[in-house]
Amino acid sequence: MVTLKELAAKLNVSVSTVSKALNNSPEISKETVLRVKELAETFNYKPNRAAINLKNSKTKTIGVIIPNILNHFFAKVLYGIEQEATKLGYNLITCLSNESYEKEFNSLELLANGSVDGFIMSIAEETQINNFTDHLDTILKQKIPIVLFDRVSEKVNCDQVIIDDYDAAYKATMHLINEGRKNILLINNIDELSVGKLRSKGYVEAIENSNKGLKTDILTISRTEDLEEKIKTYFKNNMQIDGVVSIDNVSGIVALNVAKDMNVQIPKNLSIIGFSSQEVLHFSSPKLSTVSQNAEEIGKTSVNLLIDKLENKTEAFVKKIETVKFSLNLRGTTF
Amino acid sequence: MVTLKELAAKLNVSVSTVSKALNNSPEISKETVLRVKELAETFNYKPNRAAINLKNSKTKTIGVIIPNILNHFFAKVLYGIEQEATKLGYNLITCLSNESYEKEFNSLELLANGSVDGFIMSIAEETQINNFTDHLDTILKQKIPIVLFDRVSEKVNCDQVIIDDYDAAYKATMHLINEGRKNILLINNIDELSVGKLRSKGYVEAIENSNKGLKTDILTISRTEDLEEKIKTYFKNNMQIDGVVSIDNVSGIVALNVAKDMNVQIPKNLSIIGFSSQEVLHFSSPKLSTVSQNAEEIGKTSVNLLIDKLENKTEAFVKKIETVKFSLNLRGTTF
DNA sequence: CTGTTAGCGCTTTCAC
DNA sequence: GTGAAAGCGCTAACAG
Repeated sequence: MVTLKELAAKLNVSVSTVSKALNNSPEISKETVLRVKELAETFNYKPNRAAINLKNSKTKTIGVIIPNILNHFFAKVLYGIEQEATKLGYNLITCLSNESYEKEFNSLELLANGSVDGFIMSIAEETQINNFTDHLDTILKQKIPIVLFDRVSEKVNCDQVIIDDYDAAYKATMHLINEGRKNILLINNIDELSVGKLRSKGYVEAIENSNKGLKTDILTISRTEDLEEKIKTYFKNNMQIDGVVSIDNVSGIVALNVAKDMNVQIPKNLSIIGFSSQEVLHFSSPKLSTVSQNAEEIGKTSVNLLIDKLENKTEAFVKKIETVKFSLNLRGTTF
Repeated sequence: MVTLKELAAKLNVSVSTVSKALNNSPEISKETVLRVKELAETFNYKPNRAAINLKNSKTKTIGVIIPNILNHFFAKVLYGIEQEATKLGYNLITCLSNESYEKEFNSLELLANGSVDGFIMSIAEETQINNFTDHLDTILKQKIPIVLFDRVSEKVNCDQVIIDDYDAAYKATMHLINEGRKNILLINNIDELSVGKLRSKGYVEAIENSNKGLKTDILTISRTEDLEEKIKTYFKNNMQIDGVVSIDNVSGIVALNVAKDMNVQIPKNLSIIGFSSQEVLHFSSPKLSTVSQNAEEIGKTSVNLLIDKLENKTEAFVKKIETVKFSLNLRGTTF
């Protein structure tokens, strides 16, 4: 890599002249600027990033910590983050916590030494179950901003971007009730997560508020259990079920396939609403009705929130914490 | 952030003493080492990354460029890359080219200034269609190593990690032939990509080599067309089809669902083999037979290849280019 | 055993 | 208009 020093030597000028010329300083004569730029071009000069970072004590880099990249929702949020960050001239250092507290902890530690200017993250399952937040506070104390999305924690005093999970599940359930469904099952595959609890609550309160004498019916499935098997068995033992609200990414599609294999007519005899993203929809037929999670928007909003904190640092301590809540739409083709 | 200087001041020793103590230099007395480390601990000292990068002219960071993170195959490769990189003490800067040559070009330019030590990437669709490789050569000329995976180019002189696509499609097709299928359709959704061409070739040659008078039958679908619609129409007009080889990530599952909706018995009257990853399998019932793409292994191997180049730099120019080819297994539950 | 010095590549004040 | 010098935080050769 060519350095300023080398360019300066070749041009018989000082390093500072070269630097100023490249930065269009008015101090330097038009002529010199031209000569310098020309040479820089031919030698394909690029300012050394590490030097600039050191000088500016900032990196224009965002640390992103994702619990599970194989989950389509997170992949899509990352997609949104990347779009917006690139647009605004930021790079991403991506870490995958793989739902482990230890990995999440290590990633934060590792990057909080001048590798990144701030973090965007969703909390690992293990972290959320144990309600650990000290590691986040440690980072915030170092004046490194964090934006939390989806899986958040009220204990942590930072910006948060979430969807209105309670509302989404409430509306989805109401939709089924208004269709005339009498036995609506909730399939809950993510009971330990904050979002899971909120969605459950939405379902329960919709059932209760409906005043039609409906009863809640919840099938909780843990990560280690066989989703398909569990659903199949439950359906067999509860043939009266005529509506399903699935609050995670995949169980809705599984339920749909299981029901079809049992020759249940969809949507005539069974109506299913899931939280899957649009992209997996061509894996089901008829198409599953879904609640859109606005994943891409969540990513973009997170970036904007973070960069705002970063670049208006003077206000950073004055500015209040924001919580952006997306409301959701029911989308679907078959209902 | 605390610096060495600050620690030194508090301890009334020189900066270099602190530095050496922290790095366990034998030059420093046990006593001093202890004092220094203790203070470093209480002030939560972390060496400034930018300074170290500048000093060492390396970053312990790998640039990863992925064409499309929403494609499950790439997500899984990234997963593998991240696992291995973390294990070996490297960070990832992730860029998404979004199948665009321009974005790919920019990402390379941007990071090739001391932001990363090397690249792991899969070529964007646009880049591959136009067979652009100059931008890669530019990077390699700067002695920054690149490892290409999956979508590779023979024109570029660097390490490559691929699966044996030809072989996989050949074997999958042969499998159907040996089952006694007479009218085997190839669904090709990725005709422009190197992997698509190789897989097509495998299919064609398997049909020809079978010596059973079979004919090739290829349904090419472009990105812009409606996959489901196209497949449905084709099936309707070609009811004799009794076997399908789907060479991309999703069309196998779509074909399976379409066939089921047409009341075709699977696998009795129609046998389908896809290249989907295991994870999407619970979206189909009966389970699609798939060719395993070893995505995670591809990621891990890429990291190892790159770090090998990076850390044995003396040999880098001697060491020959490696092409790692994974062979594939047919997996599935219904055959 | 500890300290001084130089330098990684760059920007920026201050002199000339 | 241009250059010298200092400094970002760190390491390492050399001196004491």
